[in-house]
Amino acid sequence: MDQNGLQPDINDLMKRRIEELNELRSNNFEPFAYSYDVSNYSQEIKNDFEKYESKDVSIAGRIMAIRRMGKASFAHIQDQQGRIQIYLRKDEIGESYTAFKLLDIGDIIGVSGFVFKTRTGETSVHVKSMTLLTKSLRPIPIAKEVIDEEGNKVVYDQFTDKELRYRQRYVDLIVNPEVKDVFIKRSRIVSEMRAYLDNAGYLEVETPILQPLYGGAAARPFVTHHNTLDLNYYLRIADELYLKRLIVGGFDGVYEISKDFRNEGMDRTHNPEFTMMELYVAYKDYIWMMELVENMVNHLCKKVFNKTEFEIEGHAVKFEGSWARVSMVEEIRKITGIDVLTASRSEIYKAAESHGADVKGDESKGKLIDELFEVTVQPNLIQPTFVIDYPLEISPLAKKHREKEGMVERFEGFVVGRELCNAFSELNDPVDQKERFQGQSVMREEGDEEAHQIDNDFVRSLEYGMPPTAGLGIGIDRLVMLLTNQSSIRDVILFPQMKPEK
RNA sequence: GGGCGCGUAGCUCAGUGGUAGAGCAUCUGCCUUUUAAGCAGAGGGUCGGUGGUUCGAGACCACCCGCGCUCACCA
Repeated sequence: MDQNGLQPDINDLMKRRIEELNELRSNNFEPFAYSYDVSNYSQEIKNDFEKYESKDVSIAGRIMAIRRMGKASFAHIQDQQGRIQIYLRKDEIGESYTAFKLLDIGDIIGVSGFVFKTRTGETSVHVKSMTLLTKSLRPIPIAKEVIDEEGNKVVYDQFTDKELRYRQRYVDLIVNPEVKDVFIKRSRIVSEMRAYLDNAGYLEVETPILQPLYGGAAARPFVTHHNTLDLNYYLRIADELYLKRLIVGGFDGVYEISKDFRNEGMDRTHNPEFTMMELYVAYKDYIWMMELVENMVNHLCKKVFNKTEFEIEGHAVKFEGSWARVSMVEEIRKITGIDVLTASRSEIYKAAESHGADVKGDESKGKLIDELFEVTVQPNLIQPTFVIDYPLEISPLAKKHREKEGMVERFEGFVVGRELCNAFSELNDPVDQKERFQGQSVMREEGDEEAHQIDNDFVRSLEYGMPPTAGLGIGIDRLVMLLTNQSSIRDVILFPQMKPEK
């Protein structure tokens, strides 16, 4: 803070605004008002001009453009819904016009007046009274918008600096309206998902974020510390093991929409904290779960977007009806000619390497199959597709396949080559689960930091008996990326993780 | 961590070794239906930092810092 009580990066533009603020105060215009009665939003007036024409309205918002013409002025103010033009005349609003001269782009005002159209046909509010609500001391990046002859919106000098946009998302939201749209969509996707699951009778629950053991996924955790207990805790990497305990406890359907935390790299598709929906339903298997995914995603598309066909990375993608269901083993065989069930580990390694997978050679056979799949099959999965049945080694929480040796009953959903969800028939045999954990334990000792920890309490819960259960995980951020056609996870997270400033 | 790129006014950007620039924003004056309003004028810079090459560096070189994209790891 400097002597003016502001952040130290004050400049001449801000000094000028402080002078204006003082001048407003000395003329009895309070620059930080307490409330304002709003009767309408900008878009409802513009969308329904006939209804509002000549009627009085009160609107409030941020000044985004000013055109002063001596004793009259036009301005655009932006509220939650968009922008609308206002018209002010000195002979009608008197002293307020003097105050208006001291206002800047970025200030927040409330106006009341009647609705009219200008000569050039723009719906506007003819102001009869104006109230300053908040004086803005820091200039916002000015972008000018204009509608060209073909009706397209053209933006000049758009605020584009990605770092500043993410760090100061509040500014991004003010000046880039399409950003706001994405987050409104995100919010609606989550609430419609919740509505769908609630309507199906599943119970939304909350499980611990701070966990003494972490589990449910292969990932490295964040570590934190409890002072009184003097113990390290982990931030959860998944909800799975706690939610399945609840199935043991007698809830037949539970879900949680939660933040998970993984201590790994950050890039276009990874943020250290991210939002996951996990669902577990008793007495069901993974085949049943595929239908749920189809129906739920279809529901979201219709409710939030009012359509089921999306343009994603240049592909027309349809979220309708049954998705294709393909066998992982079969798809790999089609492309590489290799039957991973009968092939040796070294054959799969060679194939993975020759198809461009970055394998070191110390991977398990299951991991190599997964690698081979990722480089050969996954990129071709454009339309929504379920890939079915995975190697047992890479799925320590999934139930052994009822027919296929060495495989588990698991599927992942893919769209335009990206993974959308992961699900399985849950492993409920406590002896098998214990053995799988022990296998993971060996991998940990061999240096695999992402191998699962043994969770004896979870095994104990299975010993009491967990009904057959289908489980599902959907990465909410990635789902939103898909449906809003955003290529970076940072564009669907309001405050993406950034290095600290300076 | 590797590769590529970027860093110049509040914002968006020019500036390829010779006086630091433009548009918008800001300020002054004029302007009562304008709309990237207009007209006339003005102010605003540690050219990311440090060192080097050079008579002379915003530019060239080295190193550092910050950021973006991308590859690897991962969901």
